[in-house]
Amino acid sequence: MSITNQLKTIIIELLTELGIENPSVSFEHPTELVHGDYSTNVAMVYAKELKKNPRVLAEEVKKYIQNQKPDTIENIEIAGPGFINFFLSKQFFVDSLKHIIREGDQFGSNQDGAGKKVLVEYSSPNIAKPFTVGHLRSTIIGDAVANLLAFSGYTVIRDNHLGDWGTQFGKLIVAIKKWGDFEAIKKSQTPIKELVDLYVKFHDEAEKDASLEDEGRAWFTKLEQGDSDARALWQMCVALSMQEFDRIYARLRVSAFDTALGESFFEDKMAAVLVDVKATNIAKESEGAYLIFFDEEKTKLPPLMLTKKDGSSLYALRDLAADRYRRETYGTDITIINEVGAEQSQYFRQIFEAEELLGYFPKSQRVHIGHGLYRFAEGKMSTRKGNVIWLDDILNEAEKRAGELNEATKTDVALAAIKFNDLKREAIKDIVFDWDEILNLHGDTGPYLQYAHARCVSVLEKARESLIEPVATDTLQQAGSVEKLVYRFPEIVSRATSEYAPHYIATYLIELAHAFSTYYAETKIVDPEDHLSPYKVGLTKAVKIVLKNGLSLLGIPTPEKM
RNA sequence: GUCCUCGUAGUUCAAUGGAUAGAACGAGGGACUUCUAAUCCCUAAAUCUAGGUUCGAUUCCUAGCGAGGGCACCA
Repeated sequence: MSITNQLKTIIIELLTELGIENPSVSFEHPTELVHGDYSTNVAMVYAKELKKNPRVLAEEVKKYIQNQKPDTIENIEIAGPGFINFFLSKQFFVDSLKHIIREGDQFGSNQDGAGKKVLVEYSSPNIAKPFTVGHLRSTIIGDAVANLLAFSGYTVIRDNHLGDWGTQFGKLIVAIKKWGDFEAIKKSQTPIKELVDLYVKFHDEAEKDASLEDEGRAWFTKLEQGDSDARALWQMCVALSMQEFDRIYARLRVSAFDTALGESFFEDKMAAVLVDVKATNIAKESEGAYLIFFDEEKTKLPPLMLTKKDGSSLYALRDLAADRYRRETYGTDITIINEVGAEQSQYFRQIFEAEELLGYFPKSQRVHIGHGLYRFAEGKMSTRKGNVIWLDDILNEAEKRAGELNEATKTDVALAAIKFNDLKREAIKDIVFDWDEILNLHGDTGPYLQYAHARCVSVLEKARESLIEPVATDTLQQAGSVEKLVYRFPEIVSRATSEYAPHYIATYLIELAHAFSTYYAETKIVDPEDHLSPYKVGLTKAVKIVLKNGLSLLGIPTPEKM
């Protein structure tokens, strides 16, 4: 039985004795370590009902617990308005270090997701468009979320939902035909940039000549109807883009996708959705287009358009087809997570509502992780306007800055800087693009964590040379902040996973690394006579394991030397 | 207009309804004959406004203000 459950049982026993029916008792880690390892607010919660001063009640609870002598509790303090603070025993911390070392790279993992399937759709770049900082967010966050789920025992399907279909291709085809050179693009060193230039030109020209938009839509309709000219151009774009994506994913060192089906894959699967929709009677025609109408009172959702007045498909119809396909392929019990920009949150509520109405998935099996956008201080980035930042440029710049410090690990450091800058904050928030912020190597950053990890490795190397087994012993005088933080890693993992929020891992790792750096600066792990303290080596080993496991979950490499 | 999200030190971010709101960057001061200074220590510095719920509100509710986003043929 866990310590908190043990304490809970004891406290409930007392409160029941005092006349409280079904008391609820909860524990938390106090914000500050000096307030103890666990704390409960029961005395404040029930003081009024029992007509007692909360501090007096707290004292009663304290005495009651002390009479039972729970062995992992070393001390109990009453503090503030009536908090009961628990301090864990030295033995607990020593045992937890041993446990961490024993578990190694499995420490923090759990089986909460055993037997459960989850599909995570993320990255999802668009064919013939730049892979920019925008896609970077989905890729990094999605990868981290998938890592977390896998670490918690879920069967995870990593799904890259490529944007290879839609009116944008009609527009691109128009641009290639009007201003482009098919053969020249194919031979170009940077074919994607050429295509993007054409796409930008299209929108410039369309401002002057609105008929271009209609022309673009018409070409998409032809593409969808199988026009051979349109198909050939489209296939060229897909092939060129796929090469580009493979190169970028390798550079980002994200886990491989299990499946990468383009939207076009669902082309022949949309009719079935329309049949389902018609059977449920939730959609109707309006001005030639076909839309699902939701209960406005209840859902506050606007209608969702499935097909245009010319009969061609829209994003929503293709998404429904994709989820229908996933249901058939992976089973009705799968949970589907879409890591897509927050600007689509209303759209996803529409999709979830529709899928529930259609009987595809209950809302409980559909999750949208929305992320804010990278934006400039002056405004939004836009592919159409051409004011974007290419991912390659960021990686190049990051490697340049990291290389000034250490040539050997510069790609590792560059990735850490970029990924951590993204993962340390709540996904939903926008990020104002700032070179100095993103590529910072000091402070609360990925490189700082890597450095802390490398220092641990260095100490352990020394320990190995001296033939001292890095095992914790019971020479601990008093538990410090490092001990009080390392054992909590599994709780953090659990929370980050259930809330799909990798930033909990990020902020925790910073806290731990900072505690360790302070410890490192203040303590001689090797004493002046060059004797290694087995306990300190064991502690270092535990910290190293947690940093490594945590950074791996975030998709950040952990070089051993820096 | 309507719906959604976000408002925390100068800046960028934290804070399962708890205690003295925690970091980092920047500013000022200090620590390198180092188990790796990509580090550590000290100082100054913040919850948009007004109500409400609560023993207790940055957190929940209502209204307002501010920023961003969605709302019929983009994805």
